[in-house]
Amino acid sequence: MTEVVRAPDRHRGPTLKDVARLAGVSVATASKALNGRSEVHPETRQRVIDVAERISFTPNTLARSLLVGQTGTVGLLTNDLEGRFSLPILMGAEDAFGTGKMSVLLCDARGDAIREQYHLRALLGRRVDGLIVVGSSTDPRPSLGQELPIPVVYAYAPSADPRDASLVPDNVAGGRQIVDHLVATGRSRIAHVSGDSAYAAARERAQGVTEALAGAGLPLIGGQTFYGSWTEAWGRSATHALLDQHPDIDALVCGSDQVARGALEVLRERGVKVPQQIAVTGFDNWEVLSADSRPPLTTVDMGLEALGRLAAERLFAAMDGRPTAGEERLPCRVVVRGSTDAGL
Amino acid sequence: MTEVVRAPDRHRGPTLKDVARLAGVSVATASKALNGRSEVHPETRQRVIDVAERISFTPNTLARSLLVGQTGTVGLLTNDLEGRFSLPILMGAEDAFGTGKMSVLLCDARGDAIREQYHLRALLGRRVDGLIVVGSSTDPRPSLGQELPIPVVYAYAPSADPRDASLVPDNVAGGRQIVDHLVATGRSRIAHVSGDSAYAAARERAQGVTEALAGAGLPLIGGQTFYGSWTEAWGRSATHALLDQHPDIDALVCGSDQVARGALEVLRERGVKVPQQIAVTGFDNWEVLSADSRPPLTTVDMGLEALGRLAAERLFAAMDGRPTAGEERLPCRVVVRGSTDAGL
DNA sequence: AAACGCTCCGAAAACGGTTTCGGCGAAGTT
DNA sequence: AACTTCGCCGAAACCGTTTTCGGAGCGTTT
Repeated sequence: MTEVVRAPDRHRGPTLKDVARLAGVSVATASKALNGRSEVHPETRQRVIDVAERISFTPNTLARSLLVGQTGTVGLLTNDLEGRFSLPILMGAEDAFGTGKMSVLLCDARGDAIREQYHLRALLGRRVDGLIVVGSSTDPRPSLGQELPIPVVYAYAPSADPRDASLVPDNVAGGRQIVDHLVATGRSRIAHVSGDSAYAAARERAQGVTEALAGAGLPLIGGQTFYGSWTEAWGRSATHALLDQHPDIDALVCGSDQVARGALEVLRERGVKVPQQIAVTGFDNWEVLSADSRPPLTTVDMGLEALGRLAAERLFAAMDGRPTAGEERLPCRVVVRGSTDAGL
Repeated sequence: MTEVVRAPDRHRGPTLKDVARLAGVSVATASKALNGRSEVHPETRQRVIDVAERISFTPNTLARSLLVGQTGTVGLLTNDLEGRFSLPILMGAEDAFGTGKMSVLLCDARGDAIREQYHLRALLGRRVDGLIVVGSSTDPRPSLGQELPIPVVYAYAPSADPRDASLVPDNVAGGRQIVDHLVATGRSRIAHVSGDSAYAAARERAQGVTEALAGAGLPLIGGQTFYGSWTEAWGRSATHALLDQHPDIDALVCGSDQVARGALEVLRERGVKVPQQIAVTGFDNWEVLSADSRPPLTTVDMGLEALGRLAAERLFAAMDGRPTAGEERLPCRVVVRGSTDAGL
């Protein structure tokens, strides 16, 4: 009559029952001994611990989760694993979680809503305690809905629904900060070459640039932001055109480090000294591009790891019954290098 | 007498019991209905399905896992989440898994053995069905040991223990391939500037370069591989030195795309035409560096996503009772761009 | 009318832990 | 000597699901 159900092949490791049997106690006592509860004689406890160690007993987290209703796992739903934005966020989150005893279940939806829905169900089925959704651009994305049984935090790409909690870098402030830096170091004839205007990030940064210039009473040389694509090639051609029409600029704000690299190359080619004649700035602080160029690029760091950590903290708070809502904008940081400061 | 144990606060979602009650059947029947088993009347089945849909029932995977002894989860233990090598591998693995119903539990040990051990225990406790360990360089790393209850596959960084299954890119062949390409396109005076010689990758690639040159009966100009660091700065200074001493080279094989970018910049500065006078090659096919340079870089792609996919497949095979062992070297692929072919 | 086969359903065991609560000695109290 | 107190331990419920196996109901055959 016993053993009606039996997984046929699978080798299972030692269980608490085995520990209990070998230590000559009940499973209840074994459990209490291993979990440091008080109602166990020290000697008995040691015996249990020794046995557990000896047979290398590893408690089955699943069983515990099933009972207590929490898994100690969070889902990380990303939309571009290859992108350079998800990664630091993921690291920051892993960091914040790792110190405790949370694990991260990673899913990549690749921008496909169907796949996203599929992964969502999988995560829900695995009873994750919370969810971080990270997008590939700062453009708002559809909400996962308000009906989910677990808290959700959106990182980098905010949710379109203001009832959700979203964390995004403050691109507008970033644009302002970089212009403030240039103005503070004596530049006054500033132009702005950015990337693809379809990206909210490009428009937001341009807005910041415009605001800061207006605040300083300075003109935007060229009269507009020159949008193009997030490539070195665009940076090169835009810089050529700009220099032809406005040879008197003394600073060039670029929408990304890639664009700035293109600009740097053309300026060098045309014999323009950076930063003496023209200062150049990037955006993103993508180190492989910005740290080792000639001269190294002054750029804006969006602090994505901090954003990831904060996302984890917001999630913790929500799981703890203290949810937040709305879009939270995190400050950027200007990283000053040689392209704006001859001393570096 | 009922409800002795009760999780106090946690809101639990609808369970199979709820579905069964609302559909007027037993849990056994409800389970069978939802899982498409045959011994259920079509009408009953539909009723159950409708109820499940209506109350948005999500089966608790944990309970199932506990019973059948498999979780449908694999652990991904990485050592540099920020590095550019882990990511494609992770994507490839996620890809291979995602099609089925596997989930990925991600841990970043950051090169710290303690943290690695800690994460390993967490993964074991969560009863992952298998483990992929991905390192940050192709240097061998210590084995996790043979005593683990689940199969392990090492990716990118091989295990030092030959009994383990390891998957690495074939750097030696990559070095050979790039030289073969140069020789085939008419180059004969070839020099090699690489990165940090402490990396196995640098030494292996150099070995391939040397072998291929010897095979073609050609000398390595300069008489040696010039090791330095994986930076543009090193690429620049090495190229200057090389041109001063050997102005007659017609090809420069670089150990990475970063080094190649530095070389490209110096060649342009010194008025040397690439590829007409000197061909330049990189390694890694890091697109942000190689695809948009002037000219675009011919480079070697290590096929890391394929490596990740294969790691997943090897893991599946092992979980299925067909383990592999030893170090498997995966082929690289030369990506031809303008820096070696004037037509591009 | 009895025997049989078939379809559909439900009781119950099982997975591996945690927690509650009652029991049992031994020591202390009166 | 009887009663209380206290420390330590174990039986059993419980989490949510799957699977087995017996049984009920019903139609068909001899």
